Amino acid sequence: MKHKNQQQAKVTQQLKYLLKNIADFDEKELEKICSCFKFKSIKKNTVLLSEGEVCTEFYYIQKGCLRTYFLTRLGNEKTRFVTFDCSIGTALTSFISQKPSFEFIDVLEDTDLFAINYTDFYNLNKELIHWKDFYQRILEMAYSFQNRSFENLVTLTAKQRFEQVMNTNPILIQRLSNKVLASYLDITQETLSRIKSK
Amino acid sequence: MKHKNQQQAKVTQQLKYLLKNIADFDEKELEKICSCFKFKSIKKNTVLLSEGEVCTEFYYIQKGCLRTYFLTRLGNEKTRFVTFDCSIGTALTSFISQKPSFEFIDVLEDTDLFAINYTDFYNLNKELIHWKDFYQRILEMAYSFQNRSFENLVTLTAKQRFEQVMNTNPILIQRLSNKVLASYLDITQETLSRIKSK
DNA sequence: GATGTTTTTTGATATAGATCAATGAAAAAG
DNA sequence: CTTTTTCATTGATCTATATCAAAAAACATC
Repeated sequence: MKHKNQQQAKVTQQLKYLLKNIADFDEKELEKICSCFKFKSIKKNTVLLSEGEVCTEFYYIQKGCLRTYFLTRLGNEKTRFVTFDCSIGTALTSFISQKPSFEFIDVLEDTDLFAINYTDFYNLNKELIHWKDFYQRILEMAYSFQNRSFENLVTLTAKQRFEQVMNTNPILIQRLSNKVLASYLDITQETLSRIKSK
Repeated sequence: MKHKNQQQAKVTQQLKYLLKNIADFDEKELEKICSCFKFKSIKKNTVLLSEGEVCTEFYYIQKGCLRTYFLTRLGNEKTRFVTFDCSIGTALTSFISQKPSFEFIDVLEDTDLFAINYTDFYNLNKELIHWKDFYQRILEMAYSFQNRSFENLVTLTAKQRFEQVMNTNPILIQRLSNKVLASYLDITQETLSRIKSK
């Protein structure tokens, strides 16, 4: 147990570091915020959120990998967002609205993460002005990222999208299965396989 | 001139109404905010923002129509967002980052609008907690809208996307040219014409 | 209100990437 | 370790939508 506590303390330091990088928190605020985050260790292939459920948690991933995706009518997965070590994520649309999600969240590698629930998140938003700044920054980044993804999807060919990820975010190619990478690039596995083999 | 002032006063009322609907402003705050918005009357087909320019304004459209779009490598327009009467808009990615925009903004009908510049917007964000709430709400809505658009694009056929707009936002079909509507649906004019004729 | 410009319609053809199918490789389960 | 399931590769074919082209309609301009 002592070992585990030490480990969590270290992770809390990393979380504080991330928070401080995004907004101007003081130590007291950081303590308060960290006390809202609960540690969870989750096995590979666990589904954290299914379609139709309300997303009530916001995650800081200490180590591992988490993705959001949705299904088409034909049952094809479309991966929207992948988060690795020392980063944050959730199914934002459902988290914002507290309505049933059309997106899934699953865990692609054994993952250690910290979760804050919606109520605590919302209370921090009422109580701490710096949390408002933090959340504002998160929303701005999420919007801009999505805007860029959309542009890439409609302006680039499958091959160009692959090369774009290769150049800007090669970790996706290294750590994701072809199946997941293909769904992130909005192409089939077969097409990805053909692109890679050239 | 008196006539014009009366008109502007009326529009200010509408702007206040919109603001109050989004965040919990008091009358004093509304006055302060409205004093930052400058009235502009803009002729159809004016380009408000070109690719490469930094977007420094955020708009409330009183009457008329404004859209954001970008160009593909081949010079095809891709419309991302259309705003009509009594609503707000800007090229959000560039406005957020204050970096050169890849999106254009143009005016599709003779338009009366109110503009607030980035500096004033940012100062309000520092000074008024309710403005933070307002901006947070805007970002949440913009993210969720974009998320939904993306889902529609990758899960629906051209025809289904047309029908979806027909059912949820028919004003787009009524007020936009086929050319613009096609670029909003991410199809060619020819394809839209064929869809409509069935 | 005639003339040039831009949009819309319709048809013929092309193509990127999907789907289907079959085989081999890897990972998970027992 | 062996079996089963899932994933990756390769080839053949298909399809939704783009592109090209040319006429008709609508709009803007002199």
